[in-house]
Amino acid sequence: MAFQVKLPDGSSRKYQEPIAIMDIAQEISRGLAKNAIAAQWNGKAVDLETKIEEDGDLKILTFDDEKGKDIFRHSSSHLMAEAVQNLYPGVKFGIGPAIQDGFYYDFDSDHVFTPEDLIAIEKEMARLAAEKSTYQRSVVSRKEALEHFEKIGEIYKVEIIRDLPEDAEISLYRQGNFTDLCAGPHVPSTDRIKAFKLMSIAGAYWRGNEKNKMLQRIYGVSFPKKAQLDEYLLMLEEAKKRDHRKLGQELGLFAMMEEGPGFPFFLPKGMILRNALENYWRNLHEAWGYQEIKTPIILNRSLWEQSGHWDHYQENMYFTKIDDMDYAVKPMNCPGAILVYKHDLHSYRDLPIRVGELGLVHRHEKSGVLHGLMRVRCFTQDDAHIFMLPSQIKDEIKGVIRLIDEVYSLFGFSYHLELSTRPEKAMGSDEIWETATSALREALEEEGLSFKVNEGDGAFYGPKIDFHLRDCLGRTWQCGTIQLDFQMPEKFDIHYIGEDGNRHRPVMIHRVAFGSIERFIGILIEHFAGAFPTWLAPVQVRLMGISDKHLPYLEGIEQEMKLAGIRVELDRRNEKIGYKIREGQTMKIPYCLVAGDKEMEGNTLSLRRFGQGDLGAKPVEEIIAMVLEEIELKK
RNA sequence: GCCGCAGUAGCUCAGUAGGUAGAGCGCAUCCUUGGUAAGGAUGAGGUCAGCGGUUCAAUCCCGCUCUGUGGCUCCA
Repeated sequence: MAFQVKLPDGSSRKYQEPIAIMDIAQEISRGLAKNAIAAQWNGKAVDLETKIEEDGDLKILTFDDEKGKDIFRHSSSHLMAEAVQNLYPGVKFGIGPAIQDGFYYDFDSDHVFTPEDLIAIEKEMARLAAEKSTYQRSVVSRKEALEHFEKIGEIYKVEIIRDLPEDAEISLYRQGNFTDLCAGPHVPSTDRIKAFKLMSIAGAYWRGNEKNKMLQRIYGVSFPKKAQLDEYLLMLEEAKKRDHRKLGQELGLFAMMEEGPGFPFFLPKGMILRNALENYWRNLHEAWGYQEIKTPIILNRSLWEQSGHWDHYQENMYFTKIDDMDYAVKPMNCPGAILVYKHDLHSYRDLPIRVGELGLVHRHEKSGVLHGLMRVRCFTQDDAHIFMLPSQIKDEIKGVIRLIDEVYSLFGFSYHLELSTRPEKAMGSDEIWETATSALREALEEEGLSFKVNEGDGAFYGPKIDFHLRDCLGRTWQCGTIQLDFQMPEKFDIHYIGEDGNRHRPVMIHRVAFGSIERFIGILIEHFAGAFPTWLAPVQVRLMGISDKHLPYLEGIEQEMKLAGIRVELDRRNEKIGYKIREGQTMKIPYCLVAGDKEMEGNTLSLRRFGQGDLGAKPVEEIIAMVLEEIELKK
């Protein structure tokens, strides 16, 4: 009967009688028992009240563990559901999982929830938490479960049960008067959930399908301690200050106008930033063996029919007529690039051919998805198409992965990778897909990169690797992408002359590094919170005098800096130095340089570097050299 | 596209139990020439998103449209 429980620290405990996990936690330390949320028993998440009666590995989960956080949040969603059930009888329940940072629950209710309701629900949650109800698990048969939920009209739960696999164990969890279909586990009792806040209400389709009914989703966050909630809310507030839409307005970078929803306007300062990025892009791609082209925005119908876009992408395209003929505004650059390839005859000796284009594309995105610069209806892809021999695939993919990594590393971005495989509706044979997918997979593995696989999420013409970056609120946006394409070369019947003198089909890669200049700028703004590195800063240096009499001195320096290629502004306003400094700081200008009598005398400038404060007087030439060094870095 | 919320001066926002509006910043003019995050005075600025309806009267109430916003779905 004796059995042994191994703990993560390598120690183990021996027991003669079955024992509840909670009691083991209690034995280890009272603190641990107090913080325990649930446990992992032989790798499986279980409740603390689970009794152990055989050898195995045990880990007590707390809020410090990712899994522990999930369980805590999931229990919170049950608590919220109970509160909603009490306050709004007749509400039907969808699902209520834990998510990144919090939880939600979907409700089907005739009552439309308002922000005031959220406060009432929070109050009810607090009351229920104080009741210290335990979360009790029970295992029932499929029949019992169906009968129970059918009886109380929980149609969504019934649907879920019907879709569970035949052999699935069906468990219910009950706390207070609320019983939910749930695999668990949960925290031991409701009073564990000490701090929570309901954040927002949103519509969400049942089971994520837009053909289904839209339910009302309430989002919340929860923590074991009030201080953690406060810290989270503060962090959120800070994050919102980095929002690129807010900073874009404050720093005068770009604007959205009612006259063109989803079509961003770049203001002079934003254009400087954009051009700096594009210059960097051009130099980088030249170094990596790319040639640059520019193809038209409007091309005729037959091209789009040939590419398949006319049939497969029409709802996202804009159209126009010229001389009574149909034309489309390009949603992608590839057909243009292929026409460029076809324009000349190519030898196998010329491959790979890498053709880049900063291509402006227009796509009709649904109105509800537009989001600042992150999701727009016209954007510039830093596109490139690589035409190559089948034998060059893996090396080319590796090259692109390295190039994109070089770009993201320059800005200090961390990213995650996703490999998307064959979708249901795909063109081409399974064999081609297999070859293409494994080429991508092997390239990733040989580069030593970890990635997530998205089964069935590839483009209709080929599998892809996506690079995802985070915004200030942790939402991820796809930026870079590498897509293999065996279809377009077929459709456009492109070829190269092989060693044997015959025509052969090249393989094609579509790839972007920034993704879109617009989205990338959005990410950049949030990443740097508007305080760009000097080489990107719209204004690199602002000169300011203590009084008007120092203006002539500064004009000379302004001229000198301009000639040196520095983006410099002279603040000529009749204001005190504190006022000018303040504005220089709020505009996050890297170098604010002040001149007064002292500086004029010594041919110096007093330097204030953004983020470092007043650094004192330095010779003008020294400062110019400093600035130039930062600029040259990426020119 | 769908569900919720919002739209007042260039910007950030207040406001009216329905009687055509106010602050701060910014801008202009004047005073001030001041050493590192806001010196002072005066002034200009609004079809209260648009269109309809109710009303003696609508920025306010109702409807529709547009735009933004948080999500869902969809995608760089």
